[in-house]
Amino acid sequence: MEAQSKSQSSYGEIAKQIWFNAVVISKNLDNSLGAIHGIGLTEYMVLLHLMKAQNHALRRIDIADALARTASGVTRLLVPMERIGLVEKETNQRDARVSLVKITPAGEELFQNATLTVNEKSSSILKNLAPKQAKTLLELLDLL
Amino acid sequence: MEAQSKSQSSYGEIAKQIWFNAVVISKNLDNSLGAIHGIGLTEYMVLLHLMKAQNHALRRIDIADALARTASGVTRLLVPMERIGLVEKETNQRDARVSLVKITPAGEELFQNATLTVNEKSSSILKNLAPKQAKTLLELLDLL
DNA sequence: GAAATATACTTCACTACTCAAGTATGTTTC
DNA sequence: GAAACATACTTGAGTAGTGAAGTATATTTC
Repeated sequence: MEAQSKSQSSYGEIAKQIWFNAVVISKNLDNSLGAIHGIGLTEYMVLLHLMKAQNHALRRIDIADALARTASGVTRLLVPMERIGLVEKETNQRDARVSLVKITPAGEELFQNATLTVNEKSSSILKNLAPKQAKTLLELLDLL
Repeated sequence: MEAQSKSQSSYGEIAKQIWFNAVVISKNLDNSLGAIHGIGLTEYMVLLHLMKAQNHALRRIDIADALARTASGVTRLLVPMERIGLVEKETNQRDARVSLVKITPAGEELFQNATLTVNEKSSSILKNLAPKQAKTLLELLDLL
């Protein structure tokens, strides 16, 4: 790849870099979470968003949005999470179409432990960044 | 999520941000590439690495490394690419285990067109970044 | 208030991977 | 140069997701 019209191709490079780094970081986190806590990164993100939510409950479609997944993907994802007792169903009186997802105490506990693993693993992946650089990176990612 | 011990949790936040941005960016690029050129982002990355390679050919295992995929994933990935004539097999005289993958002229042409789409889409995704910020982001991602 | 439309969710058939095991070579060691 | 090990790849069985179609409920429109 020779140098091209700068602005255009450098944006392409960033997209590729984000994509590749994300694949590596995701796999790394996913493996650690799986080995230590028995959940994947996607499941962790579900728990994270449930913890952030009011009443620790969300509609399935909100989870889909939060994770950039489809509704059907969320349906499938939640089946095993419910089976092992990390989340439970709650009905919404006002709207019978909605099937709320609520985190259980067991889910909360697992989330707290898993967060330690995520933070540890993350800092080991990002160890080449000085704190100030890390802050800059986060700010730039937020702009996207 | 309340504020926690800063350094640790901010690294965790970065990992989550990279993960989420990557999901969104990947899907965006993947959809555009699929709609316009009939290939996915993973296939595009294969072509990109083949173009970068000497002689425009690579071993399957090198492709796996370059994309953070497994050898078996690459085997399956290349079947349709070969079928539609983007790449072709080449044997290695010195080592009969190796099945080299070489990009075809049709593959090169598709790659050139697809690169325009990738760059366009990328800059629309990254339009909130000033060129200087984009450069900084790329440098920081390279550090990972 | 019936008909048309929209929303929340699930199910089905498919794609894109993964890991574990197998095959075929190649390299090392004695 | 045979035995033990390593490497490049493929295959089979399974997981995680997708889009399209279907079901049930809500909302709008007339």
